[in-house]
Amino acid sequence: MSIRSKGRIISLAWPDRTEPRAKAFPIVKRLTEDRRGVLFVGDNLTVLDHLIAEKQTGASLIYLDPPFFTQRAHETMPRKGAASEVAFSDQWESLAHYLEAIAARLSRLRELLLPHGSLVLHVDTKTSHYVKVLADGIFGFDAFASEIVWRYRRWPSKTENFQRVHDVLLRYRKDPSIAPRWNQGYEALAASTLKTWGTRKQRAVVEEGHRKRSSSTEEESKGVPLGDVWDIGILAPVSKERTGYPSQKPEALLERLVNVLTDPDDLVLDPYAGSGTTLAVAHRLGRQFVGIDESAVAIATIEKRLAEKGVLLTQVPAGR
Amino acid sequence: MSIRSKGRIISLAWPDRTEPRAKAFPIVKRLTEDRRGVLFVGDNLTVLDHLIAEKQTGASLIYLDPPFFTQRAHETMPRKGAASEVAFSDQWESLAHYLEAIAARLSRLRELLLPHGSLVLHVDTKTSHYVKVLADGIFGFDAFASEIVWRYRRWPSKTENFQRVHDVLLRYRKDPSIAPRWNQGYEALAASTLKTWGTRKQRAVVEEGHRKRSSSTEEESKGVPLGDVWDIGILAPVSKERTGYPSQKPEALLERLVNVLTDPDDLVLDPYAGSGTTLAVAHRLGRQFVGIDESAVAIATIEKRLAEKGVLLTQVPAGR
DNA sequence: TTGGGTCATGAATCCGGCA
DNA sequence: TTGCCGGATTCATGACCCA
Repeated sequence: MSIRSKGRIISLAWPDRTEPRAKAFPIVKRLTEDRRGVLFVGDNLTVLDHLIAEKQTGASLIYLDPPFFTQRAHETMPRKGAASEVAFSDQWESLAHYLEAIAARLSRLRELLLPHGSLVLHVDTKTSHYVKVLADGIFGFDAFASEIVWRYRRWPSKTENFQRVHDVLLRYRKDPSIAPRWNQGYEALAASTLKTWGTRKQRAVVEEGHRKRSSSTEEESKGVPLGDVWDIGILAPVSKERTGYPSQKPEALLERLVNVLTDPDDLVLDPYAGSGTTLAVAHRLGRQFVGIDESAVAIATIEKRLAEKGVLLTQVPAGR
Repeated sequence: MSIRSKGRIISLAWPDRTEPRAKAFPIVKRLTEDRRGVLFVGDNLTVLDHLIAEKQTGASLIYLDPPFFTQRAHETMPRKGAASEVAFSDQWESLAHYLEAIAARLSRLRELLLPHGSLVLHVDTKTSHYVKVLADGIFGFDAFASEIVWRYRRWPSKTENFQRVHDVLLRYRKDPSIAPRWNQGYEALAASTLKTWGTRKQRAVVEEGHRKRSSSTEEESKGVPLGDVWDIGILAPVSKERTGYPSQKPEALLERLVNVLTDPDDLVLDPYAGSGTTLAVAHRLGRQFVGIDESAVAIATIEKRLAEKGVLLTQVPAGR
């Protein structure tokens, strides 16, 4: 199956499509003591071009949680009294400008991905469809691997609509013809299965070419292979994990991605590092990491978060 | 928020876009004895144009489960011995042709929707994104109401990917400025909530402008307002509900949609009636229904299914 | 309670057109 | 003729839900 069949290429189109320009900030680079973690301060477009030019080793996993096109400025939520400040702006002239910005990042990120690597793109349910069509154009329709649904629970609002309780993560592979990094994950068996079969593996019995019956075996089942709908709670407002940075994602979500899609010592890249969840999880699980963010609030949050784990970042000249 | 901001309209584009032509089958119309249910045999494009021309009363709910662009012919699965036959073909020259066909149906269906009505479009996770961009163009970005995730459980396959265990349903409203048909649905409270609070309703307590604590009230909770991720089992292979028609959807799925989005006596329209799940549920819940299908196998399946509920269809001249 | 029967899977294999 | 490529077919699969 190909979207190019019969030469009819389907793409998103809008008038006056332009290439976004990187902000002219200078890049600042910070490095952990063991040199296994890097944090860049600056426009990620500039930094990505810098990384490509420097021919840095590629990443096994790129996770990005870009702004969601909410047309709002997002503020921090400090624990006590302290004034909130703008963490990042998510205001755009138009959806077209937003898509142009995302597309520019994606095409750079693809270059930084190892052949066995995955890119996971966290998107909003209102815009995911536009982003997917765009990303299909950059990675190829066949490089699309999964639409992962992150289902969470939250305080319900009073609206005449089905409560929105999920986000979408799109996974792409750099090269679908190459075996991917893959450490199979499992989740608990369904209640109905447990009732009938217990935790033993079932075995299909085939007679005369037809499936006749199942029987349970001695072997303990590891559970059911991980699906593409993940039930993971959002961070409780009083959770110890909370940094006060808006749009913070739970570590459990990143943990799954890192465990399944990378091996120890692999490199994890997050170009919208935000509160630093990706970096913290990568470090905890023994992976190398590269984070990028242009927001001073984000950088301060990340440094504090990593420092609490005993990881100190020191400034080095960019280009090392 | 609008995709038209600053006059930059984003759309799907492909070369040589054409308007599909309806098949030249004659329409056959069948009517239930109480005249509250109608079944059309023929190309749904022809039938929809016919319905628009006849200025039939509009629908409160349109549900459609079109082919998924699997590029396969789907066959029936008869219970015992009997030979299987092709129920419907899902083979297309290209994704572009597929999208052209869907777009043509959607624009007609929109005309048949009452102002308070909803259209729910069942799509595949590989093509949903293209279809959503297309449908946004027909209904308007602001008419999009929900991306509903139908999560099911099935036999796992051995693949280095997250198992696909969900389908997507896109809900659009005819007119987002008008109050929709809405009968709030509920689901069971989460296990963690039950443990802490039991089944009593919680009430937020606000003091001095700050949220202080919650307290449980006397009132019994109806549960959590229905979200947009639905955990509904697929039909078991040995289920009594099974008709043998491929791609049959569980009645529980349609029940939710019909209960929430329509009132009794409202009209439910399904232009890809298939095994007749929508019609059967609409009838059982006291709604009027219009079904359309071009497959003789589908029509036979529907007539048998309805007959088992004591609903007989008799042929009448089209146009009544 | 126990066991049957399957899957709009996904991988492996086959096959036919083309160079 | 033969080898390659891609589409189409078939084959192994094991947890799920209902009777």
